[in-house]
Amino acid sequence: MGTTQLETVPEPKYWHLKTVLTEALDSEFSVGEILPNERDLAARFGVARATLRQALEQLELEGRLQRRRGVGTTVAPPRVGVAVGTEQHAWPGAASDAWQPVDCDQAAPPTAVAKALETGADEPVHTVRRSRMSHGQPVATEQLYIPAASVPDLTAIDAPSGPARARAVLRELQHLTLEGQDRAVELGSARADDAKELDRLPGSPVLVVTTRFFAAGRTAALSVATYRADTCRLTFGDSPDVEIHHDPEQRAS
Amino acid sequence: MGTTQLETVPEPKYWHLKTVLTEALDSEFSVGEILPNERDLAARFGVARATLRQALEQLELEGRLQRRRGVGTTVAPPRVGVAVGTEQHAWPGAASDAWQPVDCDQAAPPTAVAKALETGADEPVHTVRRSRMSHGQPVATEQLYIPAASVPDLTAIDAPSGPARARAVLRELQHLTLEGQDRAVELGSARADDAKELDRLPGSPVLVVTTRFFAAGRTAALSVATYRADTCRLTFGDSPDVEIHHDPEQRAS
DNA sequence: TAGTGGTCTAGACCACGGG
DNA sequence: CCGTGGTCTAGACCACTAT
Repeated sequence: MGTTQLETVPEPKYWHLKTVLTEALDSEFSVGEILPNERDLAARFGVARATLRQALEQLELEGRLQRRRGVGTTVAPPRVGVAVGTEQHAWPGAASDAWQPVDCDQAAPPTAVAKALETGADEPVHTVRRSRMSHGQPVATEQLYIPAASVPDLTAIDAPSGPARARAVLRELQHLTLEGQDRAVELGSARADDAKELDRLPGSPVLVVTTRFFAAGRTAALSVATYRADTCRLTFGDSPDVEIHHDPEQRAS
Repeated sequence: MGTTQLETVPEPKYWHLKTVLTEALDSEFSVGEILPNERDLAARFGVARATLRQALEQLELEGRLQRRRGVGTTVAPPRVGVAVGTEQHAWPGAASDAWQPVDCDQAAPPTAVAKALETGADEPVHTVRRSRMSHGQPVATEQLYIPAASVPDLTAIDAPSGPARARAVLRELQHLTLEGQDRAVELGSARADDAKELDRLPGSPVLVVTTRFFAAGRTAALSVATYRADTCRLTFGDSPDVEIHHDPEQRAS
């Protein structure tokens, strides 16, 4: 009764491979250890390299492996918890919010961003780029869109672009009263520039966190942050130290 | 200067294909429309089917396409915003929290769950399975782990399993005073059972939301929710109606 | 039964990283 | 330079869905 599925269906090879490899990773390998190369592994399991790669891709997606061209495949450490929701109700750039200003310029935003900011499609906004590190590794990049109206007192005290400019814009932002904020998380694939900064290939899976900041009845700033999906676990509470998950098919009945 | 990259690197075919297809989707197709089959598309673009598939996979990951075996590839509607963080500080099962109880039994949880609940590894806990719908489609499944200590007054009023039992357990939970909660989001791949319920293939990318509920100084319940990554955008604020994102490489400089 | 996407193979060549 | 993972090909067969 219930879901008594005898599964006459033959399990795909890559799926079974993934299970086997997962168990091997749990028992016979330690973090940082490098695996045999793909050609050897494929031969050892008696499958084509493409099939072996399908299994490795999934394991990398799940954060169990790390593959680097020209180097090899290594066992990844557990995902690092990255706090996203702690500094509730604080402007980006407040105190030290784990982000590091990288650059800033003034340009017309993508149409979707312009819509969210309720600015004209061609009206230039301040675009701050920031990056976030964890354990010495880059884990996220961010584009912060700030309409000129949100930083009215910004003067030409600094260069029109560069990190100094970024800091100046963020400093001005603090003068506004933050009335609320709004977050969304979705899966995306890394653009070429983000990928380069995250030390990944273009198209790598990323978690995209979109945050809207409200002030004076408007959307005063919009942040689009791109986190490496393979290495990050986004935490929204107070304790970024949990580690649930990672159990292959642990459910029978 | 800065990042003046002339890119002597030849762009991978599948990446270029993805760009072309994205533009085609934006301009020439409407939601729900079915694309030519993979063999025809591959021929039309002069690439092998495997290469074409690599592009389609990415587009599906980004929620632009929906592929179904035996049917075809269709243009997906924009991702649906799914509220995850609104009902702050409420027990699962309170009022109507968008989740529908499916089943419940009492079994020893996976070790990682047992650790988070601070129960013995072999101590059975109530395991409630719930599912969540949106626009008539299943978007998430959940496993709720509730230690027996959290529902001390639970009697044998109902069957030891089944939806009725699930509701009884959730009802008992409300009697506790919720002291706080804790959330994390990470990328995962669908287990076979979850995949079946979400109408996806095993291994499909999913967003795993882990929530800990605190009461009486302990972790009184633990929820592991699995959302379809292709169709869902998880929202944590009050307005699930934003739509940022979706712009191919809209950054030159 | 016909047509779709999903899996798999056995090759080939390329881009990158490190000696 | 060599060895690694990344890309690509041209096939084959299978599982599923609709008719």
